[in-house]
Amino acid sequence: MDIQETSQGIYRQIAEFGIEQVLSGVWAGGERIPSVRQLAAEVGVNPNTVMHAYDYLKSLEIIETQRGKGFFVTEAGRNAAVQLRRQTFLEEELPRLRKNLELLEIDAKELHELLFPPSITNQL
Amino acid sequence: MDIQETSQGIYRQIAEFGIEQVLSGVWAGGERIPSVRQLAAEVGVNPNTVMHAYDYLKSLEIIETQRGKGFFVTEAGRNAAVQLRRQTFLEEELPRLRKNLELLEIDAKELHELLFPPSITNQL
Amino acid sequence: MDIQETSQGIYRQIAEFGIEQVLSGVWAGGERIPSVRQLAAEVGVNPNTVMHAYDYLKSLEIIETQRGKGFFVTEAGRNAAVQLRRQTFLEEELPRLRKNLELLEIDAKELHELLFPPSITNQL
Amino acid sequence: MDIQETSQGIYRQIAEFGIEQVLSGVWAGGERIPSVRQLAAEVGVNPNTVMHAYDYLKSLEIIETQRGKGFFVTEAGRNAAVQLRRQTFLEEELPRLRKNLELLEIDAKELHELLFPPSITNQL
DNA sequence: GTGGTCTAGACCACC
DNA sequence: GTGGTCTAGACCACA
Repeated sequence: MDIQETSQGIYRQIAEFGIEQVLSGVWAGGERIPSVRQLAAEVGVNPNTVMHAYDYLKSLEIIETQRGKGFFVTEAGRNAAVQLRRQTFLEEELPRLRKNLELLEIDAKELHELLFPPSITNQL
Repeated sequence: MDIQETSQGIYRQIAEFGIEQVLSGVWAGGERIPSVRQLAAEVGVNPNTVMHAYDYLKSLEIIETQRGKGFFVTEAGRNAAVQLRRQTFLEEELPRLRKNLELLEIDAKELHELLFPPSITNQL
Repeated sequence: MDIQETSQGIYRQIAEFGIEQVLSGVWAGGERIPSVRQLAAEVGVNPNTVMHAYDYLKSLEIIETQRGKGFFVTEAGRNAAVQLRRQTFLEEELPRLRKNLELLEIDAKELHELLFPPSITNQL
Repeated sequence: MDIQETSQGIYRQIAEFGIEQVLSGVWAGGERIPSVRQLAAEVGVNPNTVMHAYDYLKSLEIIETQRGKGFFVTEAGRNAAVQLRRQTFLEEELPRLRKNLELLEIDAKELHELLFPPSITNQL
């Protein structure tokens, strides 16, 4: 077995948060996102840390910068975010899911019922 | 957003490993499992850390100790392991999976194809 | 006319230096490059600044990292560096050159002679 | 490697702009050039900065002042500008160009094609 | 020893 | 106000 430090790092968590904001459309293409200082204050971390996260998202071309004005989601930002997230989904989440299904002896049918329960609320 | 320390204590990772050994049947009910020192040597950690993990598994009644003889999987061990893993599966993995499916716009059909690809190997 | 701050930033200068080392083959593919602290001491800047530069080169996939061991030039590093440098050459140096040739009334023949002078040393 | 402050003083950029105006003939010998205040307003800088630039051009004998009338390009102004620009071209641009050609492995023939592309527009 | 992250605080340019 | 860079120093994990 592999023992590894799984700590994610604050700036990485902030970046993931940003990616999800873009994926969910809360931060839409072309729109301005919270300023470095603002988000830093909200989250309670050093502005440099948020800057690191934004820098990372900028290198992924999900956001871009306009000097003196702020950070903005790129037009192709959502697309880039989907590509990125989909890849980690295929490489990490899917194998882990397969393993759990096998260990817990959950088949396709049961998984489907767990994911999309025919709940009472849906019948209203 | 929440910033959280995601570092998984090493002992916890070892415990998860043990649970998976039980689930997969490698460590069967009533059987003796590797000694603390043995597993510590294999994994490359301090014996105290493995002891901590075994303590944890013992508190979950998945393994038990027999003075002077070692640690053994309890008769009801696999059952307990399944309950535990199933719970964390429902509470953690499933919600995360739902969220990703929604964000990545993957529907039930596509998920099924990703999980059970109609590959050549399956046709053997 | 445009007035702009042309200051290049230390980390960017260090990154450019690194790119030239890779282009010239001083830092060859697969080889280890100076450690962050080492280069920082040589250049006389804060290690964080060198880290920033290396981080930038890493995002360009010119170098890669091996935890606890150091930074290494990627196998495709030189190629990536050439692509990058060639682009800025075409977009920045070439237009400036054209402008100067026009203003100074230097034609293709004269430029060729300036670039590749039939010097005495070459005749030895 | 050397770390250097590459920031080009604004007055220097304005002076370069003036030199190019003279070289291109927009500001011809003997003619009056824009007043300090006028150019300052156009460019959006402090009049003192433009004054600094004009002072610099005067010391190069490219322009001269006529009390109460304004600044004028000297008769030998274009010549002086050519000398100056040619010198910096030989001392700065040419070496940098040689270095890039070598690093990017661009030979004389390829450079010629990049500088004078046989485009459709040239055939008109 | 190596990379890597985070904080605190300073200073700059752009708007 | 905004982004952006740099320093100083601390602490961690990996080898």
